[in-house]
Amino acid sequence: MSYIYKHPHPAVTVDGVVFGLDDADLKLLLIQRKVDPFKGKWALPGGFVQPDEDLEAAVRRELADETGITRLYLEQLFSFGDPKRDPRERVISVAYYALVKLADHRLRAASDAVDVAWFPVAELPKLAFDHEKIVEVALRRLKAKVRYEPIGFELLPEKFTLGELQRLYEAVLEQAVDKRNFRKKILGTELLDPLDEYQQDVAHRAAQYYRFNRTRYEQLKKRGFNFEL
Amino acid sequence: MSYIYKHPHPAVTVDGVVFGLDDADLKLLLIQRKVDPFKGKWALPGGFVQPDEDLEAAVRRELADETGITRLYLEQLFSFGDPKRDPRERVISVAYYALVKLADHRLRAASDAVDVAWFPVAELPKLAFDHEKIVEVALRRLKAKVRYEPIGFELLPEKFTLGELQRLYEAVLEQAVDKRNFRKKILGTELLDPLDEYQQDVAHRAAQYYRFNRTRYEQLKKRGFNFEL
DNA sequence: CTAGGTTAGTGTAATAATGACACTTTTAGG
DNA sequence: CCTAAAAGTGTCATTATTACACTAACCTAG
Repeated sequence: MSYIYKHPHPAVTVDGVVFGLDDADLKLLLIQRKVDPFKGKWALPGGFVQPDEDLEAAVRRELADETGITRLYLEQLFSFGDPKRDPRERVISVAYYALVKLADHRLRAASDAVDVAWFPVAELPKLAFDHEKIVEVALRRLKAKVRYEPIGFELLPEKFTLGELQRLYEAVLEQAVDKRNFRKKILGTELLDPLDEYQQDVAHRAAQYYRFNRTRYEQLKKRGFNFEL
Repeated sequence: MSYIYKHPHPAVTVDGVVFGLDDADLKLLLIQRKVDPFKGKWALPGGFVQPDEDLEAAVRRELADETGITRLYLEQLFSFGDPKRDPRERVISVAYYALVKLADHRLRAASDAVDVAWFPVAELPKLAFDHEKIVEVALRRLKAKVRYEPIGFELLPEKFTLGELQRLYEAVLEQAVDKRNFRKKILGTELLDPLDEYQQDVAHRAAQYYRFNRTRYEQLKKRGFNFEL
């Protein structure tokens, strides 16, 4: 079976830059290619867009197939169209970035003989295609976005301590944050509900757990409120 | 001549959302379609990406061909991939938005029998395809961006008065701005060089002209300076 | 030639946001 | 019971933001 067009059509793929937070380490999900080109190299999960499939649906399908990850925050990043970015044929890739609660997906075994692994973003291997560039753009976007939208919570479990939240911001922004000022500000937004729950069996004072109140955020946003950190 | 692929390939187009500033009116450049589908309807300038053409090059070519506009600030906006967005076949469009100095392109005649016109963004006609959605996304992006990057200057001529600059911000943001606070802030950035030139033949006190110092902006940005308005 | 219309240009004071900074509390483990 | 490790907490100085009203300059119309 083949497909015939009057004009040349590029192939279109989607690629996913999936971030997860492992304690104080920001990690990136990669797969190891088992076919040429770039056989054996690490790459972003992704693949061809199907004829009647929305772009976002395509990323979700590819991520589920290749990595088993299903519940995630997803946002379109950028489209990469350098005519030479794929050695086979003209391929335009629409890249998405995603945030997942890594705890939910920890040690998820690779689906079908494809190697999947989390890498700390500071220690990435060489990547296939122009995927290093894509990751760079994604990191820049994440750093910017995390400051004016409360998307960081997508990386944390439902319940988290303020310390965990602070370490998240420090990991993403790659800079230390003053503890008192951080707490003052984040609690000042009124977006965090304190729970009647505390850490257990920790070798130091037990921290209180909090939960992000998404409903309240949507309400406040409608009234012109602006998250900023 | 025809093109044959083993797998189905969508068509890929680029579309340009071109903004210009006409006194205190933000305007959008549209073309009138002369073929089906949507024959006679107004639409964004754009067209198919050529096999060996970079995405940005494709928008520049289409804009030059269809509207005669050549010098502009261009930035990728978003890729639209709804499988049903084009009634003919699957078409994925990579949209860009652009800012032009409208004074340089005023009354530019349509190139080859295609009708081209500037519309105030508040009074747009019905548009072809999903172009209304694309415009909406572009407007949102422009509003956001103009506050943290000095891109507004791309809409003004080289020399401008502070009044013109303020009206630009008021037009884009759709809200009034306090004159004294605006001046304090914009002059405080040190990004504007005052010229020894004043308006002529105006029926009121003549305003001083200023120029945006792009070089200084690049320098300051390297040192971590953040434009914000 | 003057009165009216129109935009340019200017400063201050009250309020809010930011950033720097250090000690006590709690818990587990040795 | 001592130590290590992270949690939790407040103040003050500095800086940024907002609100606000008059005079200056120039053209036009009468």
